[in-house]
Amino acid sequence: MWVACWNVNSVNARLANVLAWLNEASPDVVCLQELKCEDHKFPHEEIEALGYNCLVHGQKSYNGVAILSKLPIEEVRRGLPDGEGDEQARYLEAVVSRPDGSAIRVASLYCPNGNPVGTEKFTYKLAWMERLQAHVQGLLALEEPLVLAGDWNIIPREEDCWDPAVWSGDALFRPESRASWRRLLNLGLTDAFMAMDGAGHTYTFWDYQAGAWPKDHGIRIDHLACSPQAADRLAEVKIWRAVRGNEKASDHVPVGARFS
DNA sequence: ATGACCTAACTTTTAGGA
Repeated sequence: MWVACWNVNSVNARLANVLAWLNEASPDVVCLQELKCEDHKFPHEEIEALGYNCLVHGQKSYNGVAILSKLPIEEVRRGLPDGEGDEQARYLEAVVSRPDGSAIRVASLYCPNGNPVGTEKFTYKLAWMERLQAHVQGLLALEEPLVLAGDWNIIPREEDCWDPAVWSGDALFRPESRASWRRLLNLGLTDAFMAMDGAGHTYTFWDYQAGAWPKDHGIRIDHLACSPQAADRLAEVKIWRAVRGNEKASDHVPVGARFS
């Protein structure tokens, strides 16, 4: 089964692209980020018509995450458990059940950007990663297949961007951000791309500006983090790079992992 | 050449993205 994630940069502005990719790739489970709409404005009918159950955690204008699944969805969690007072829709978790009776827990997450560094935005990013870390510790104790998929807004390595010098002061590449990603992995999670490929200069995002796409000036910030029980079943990873060249493309492309 | 974009919103400019 395929589990994928994609920051669509407005699900309604991107609807034609989303439907086309779902038809082409036909993933079993998809975690979407940056819906940029409230729940009632999510294009439920169009996506359900392709055979997906839609679980939506949106908000007006910004953020918003969803889980699309061809499999039955249960055990839903909206937001991080300590999210009292946090209005930003950045986390959605559910368990999907496979026909063979096995289950996989999936989280769709949209880590804060954090720019500019030195402001409360960067503080919020690091605090959000700490909150996620605390929650994931509890999830790992369940010892079940778990995939945390989404836009992490973190460039893990120098070779995950086209020019480290350009990104050195950016919230996506700051040592504090990269350390928070490493701390999370050190709990026992596996970056699916690193386990199955790991090649440098393999990107998932290209800015709309400055001809970043034609020049291949990208960054790798969309990741699937797998628990040991999920990592043991990793069979393949894929980045749908060509999607970036389509009309009205999102600045991110879909990333997915196949599990046996 | 150090340029160049896109989206939502009570829009005619701003905030946010990365």
